Amino acid sequence: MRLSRDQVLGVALDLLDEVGLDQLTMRRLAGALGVQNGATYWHFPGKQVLLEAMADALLAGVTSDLDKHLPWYDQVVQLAHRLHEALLSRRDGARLFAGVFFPLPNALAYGEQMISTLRAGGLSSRDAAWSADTITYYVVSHSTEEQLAAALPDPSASAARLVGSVDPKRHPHLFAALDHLPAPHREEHFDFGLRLVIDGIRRAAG
Amino acid sequence: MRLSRDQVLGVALDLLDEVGLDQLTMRRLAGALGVQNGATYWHFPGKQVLLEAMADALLAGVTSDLDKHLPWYDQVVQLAHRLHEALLSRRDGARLFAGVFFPLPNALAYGEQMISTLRAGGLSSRDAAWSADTITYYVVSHSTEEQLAAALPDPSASAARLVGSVDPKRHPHLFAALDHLPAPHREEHFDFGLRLVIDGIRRAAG
DNA sequence: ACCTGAACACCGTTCAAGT
DNA sequence: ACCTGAACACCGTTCAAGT
Repeated sequence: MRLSRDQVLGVALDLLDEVGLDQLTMRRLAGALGVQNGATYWHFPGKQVLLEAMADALLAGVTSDLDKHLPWYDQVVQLAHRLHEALLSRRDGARLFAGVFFPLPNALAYGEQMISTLRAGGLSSRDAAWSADTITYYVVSHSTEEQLAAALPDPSASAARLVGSVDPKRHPHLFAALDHLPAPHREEHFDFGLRLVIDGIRRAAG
Repeated sequence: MRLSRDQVLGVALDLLDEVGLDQLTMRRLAGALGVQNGATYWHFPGKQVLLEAMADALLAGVTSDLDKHLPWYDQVVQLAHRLHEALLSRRDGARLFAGVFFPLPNALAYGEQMISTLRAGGLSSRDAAWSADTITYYVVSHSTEEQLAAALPDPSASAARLVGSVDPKRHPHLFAALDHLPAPHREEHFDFGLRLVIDGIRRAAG
C-alpha cells in the first residue's frame, strides 16, 4: 500500500510518543512505516518541514468549542489551558513547537483567537498582540520544563541531586523554595504563573 | 601545549558564536582546538556535560553589582534584564540554556537572588519561588524567540512569508497585529511583557 | 595524565534507477 | 507518481595504544 502524507505525519507523531524528539530520526520513521529511508522525502522535502507539520498537528482543535459566555479574561485562561494541553499531548510536544518558527494554520487560528479575545477586553491592537506573545511564551516555556522534568532518567534521583546541590548557608531562599518545586503541583504551579500574567494584562486593560 | 578544561570551554563558546548550536559538534570543537576528536572527552565526559557547562558560563556575573537602592520590583526588573543580556550574549544562548536542566553555580546564584528579592517584596516562600519561575520562563522564552528570528536565513523574506500567510479575511486581528511585530521593537517588546508579569506579582504581593 | 588513531554504530539528504 | 538501493558526508562515543 502506498503512503499518504497524512499517514507519514500520523506515524511520525506516534513514533514521537514512543522514542522522544531526540531519537526521532528519518530512518526510524521509515522503519516504522515499513519503507526505505529515502521514501519519506517524496512526501516531505526534509526533516524540518516534517517537524513543522507535526508541531501544527499538535494544535488541531485548540480553538474549538470555546466558552463565549465567560468574561474575556477567563476566555484567555481557557485558551491558554488549551494550548498547554495541546503541547503536553505528545512527548516533547512543547520542545517540538518551540523549535518551529513559521506560521501554520492551527498556530494562526490560535493567535487570531487569543488576540481577538484580548481586544474584546479593551486592549489596543499593539497591547493585545504583545500580551498574546507574553501568554504564549509563558505556556510554551512552562510546558517545555514540565516535559524536560518528566523525561529525566530518574526523577527522584534528579530531585535528590537538586536538593544536594543547594547549600542552605549559601542559598537560604533557594533551599526554602525546595518545599515548593513545580513538579508535585503541576496544575497549581501553571495556574499561578498564568494568573500573574493575566492580572498584569487586566491592569493594562484599565 | 596541553588543553585545560577552561580552554575547551572558552573555545566551545567562541565556536558557538561562529557556527551556532546546531553546527556545534564535538569534532568541529576538536578541530578548533587543534586536536584529535577523542581528546575533549578527557576533559568532559560527553557533549551534554559540556553544553551544561557552557550554559552556566553564560550566566557568569548576572548577580554582580545589582542596585540595592531600587525598590524591590525594580531590582527584579534589573535582574531579569541581566538574565536577558546573558542569554543574548552568545549565539543561540537562550536555546542552549533552555536545553539544560541541572542546577549549576551561576544558575543557582541567579535563582537565590531572584527569590530573595521577591521575598523582600513581601511574598511568601512559595509565591516568591513560583513568581521567580514565571519571570524566568518569560525571559528564556522571549530570548529564544529573538534568537530564532535573528537566525532565519533571510529575515525580510521571512517577514514577507509571514505577512503573506495571514489572510485579512480569515485572521483580521492577526493581520492588524502585523504592524506590531516584536522584531523592530525588541527592547520595548521585552519590557512590555516583563512589566505585565511584574505588575501581576506586585498585585500578589499585596 | 593526557592525547592519538581508528573503529563502531549511527545520522540527514540525494538521486539514478526501477515500477 | 512513488519508491528502492546505494551512496555521500557527516555525527557522538569508546578505547587500546602511545607519550
